[in-house]
Amino acid sequence: MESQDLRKAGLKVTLPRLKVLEILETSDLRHMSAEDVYKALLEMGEEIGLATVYRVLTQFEGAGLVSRLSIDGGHAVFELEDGSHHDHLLCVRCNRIEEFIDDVIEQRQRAIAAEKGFEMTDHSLYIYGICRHCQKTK
Amino acid sequence: MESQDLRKAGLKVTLPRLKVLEILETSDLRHMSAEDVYKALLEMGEEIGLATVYRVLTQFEGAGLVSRLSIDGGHAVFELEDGSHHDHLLCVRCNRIEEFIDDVIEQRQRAIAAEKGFEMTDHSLYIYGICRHCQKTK
DNA sequence: ATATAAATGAAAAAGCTTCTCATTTACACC
DNA sequence: GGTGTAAATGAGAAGCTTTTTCATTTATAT
Ligand SMILES: [Mn+2]
Ligand SMILES: [Mn+2]
Ligand SMILES: [Zn+2]
Ligand SMILES: [Zn+2]
Repeated sequence: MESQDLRKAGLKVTLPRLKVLEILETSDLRHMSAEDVYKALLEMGEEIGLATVYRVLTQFEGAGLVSRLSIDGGHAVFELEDGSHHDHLLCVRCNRIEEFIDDVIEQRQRAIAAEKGFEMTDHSLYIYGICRHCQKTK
Repeated sequence: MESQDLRKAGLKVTLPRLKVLEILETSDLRHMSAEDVYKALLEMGEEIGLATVYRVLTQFEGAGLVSRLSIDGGHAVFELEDGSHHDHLLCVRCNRIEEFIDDVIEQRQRAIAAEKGFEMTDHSLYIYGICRHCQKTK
């Protein structure tokens, strides 16, 4: 019954929106590209256009329902917003994504912005590396 | 006489390479997109193709002569490499870029990678905000 | 000077994302 | 339950940055 979430966000309750939300909620993947969502919809038998998936994800972002990560090298991935900020570790071999929060870093960032006279609006932090799993694989 | 830098990097000494290097060294802008470099070359009277600018910048990156920042939202900017790692603050209004280093953050990043079993290869940190100048402008 | 591997320019292609516009749909109101 | 209207959708075109292709030019070793 997430129609309420959509109404609250000022969005009409439509099938594409409900289905995209459903995919995000039920997929094993916590971080999905628009293409991932699109393919999941097809597998589910829903013929929703890729342009609509992009539109809906962007609207969800605007409504605070999802957040967008802009990964190095072009494409974006989306994840359901749960209110808690966190940053990401990315495996350069297998693209695995792990999450972390570090209060020390968060605090230092605020201090740096203040030092430089910036009114901080956002930040993005990615740690790239080779994950445990891929280190074994050679 | 930076022909030596090119030879050392295993690159032939060509006019496009010398001129791109010259632009990077003499421009007021410390951070330049490929397009910025391309336009600066045109203003200088050098008709060097944009594809060549991209190629040369990418080779310079490989050779460690420049580093590439992948700014949120697509396009990259390049800066001459001076051996010292630093991160960036970006003004969302005027695109001004400021630099900083924070040893506490650097150290926390290494600790987080270790905790998660990642062999860290790189990281990218951008603080977005409104710079001092733009805060006045409203 | 000559040969050859590398570099260049111009245009096409790639890859992701947004836009256009004709058609369909949600929902407020009678 | 119908109706009207603004909003949403689908399909394809277009946009943007960056890379690739390939014919031609150039740097450098001999
Ligand atoms: Mn996440
Ligand atoms: Mn810099
Ligand atoms: Zn991995
Ligand atoms: Zn500014």
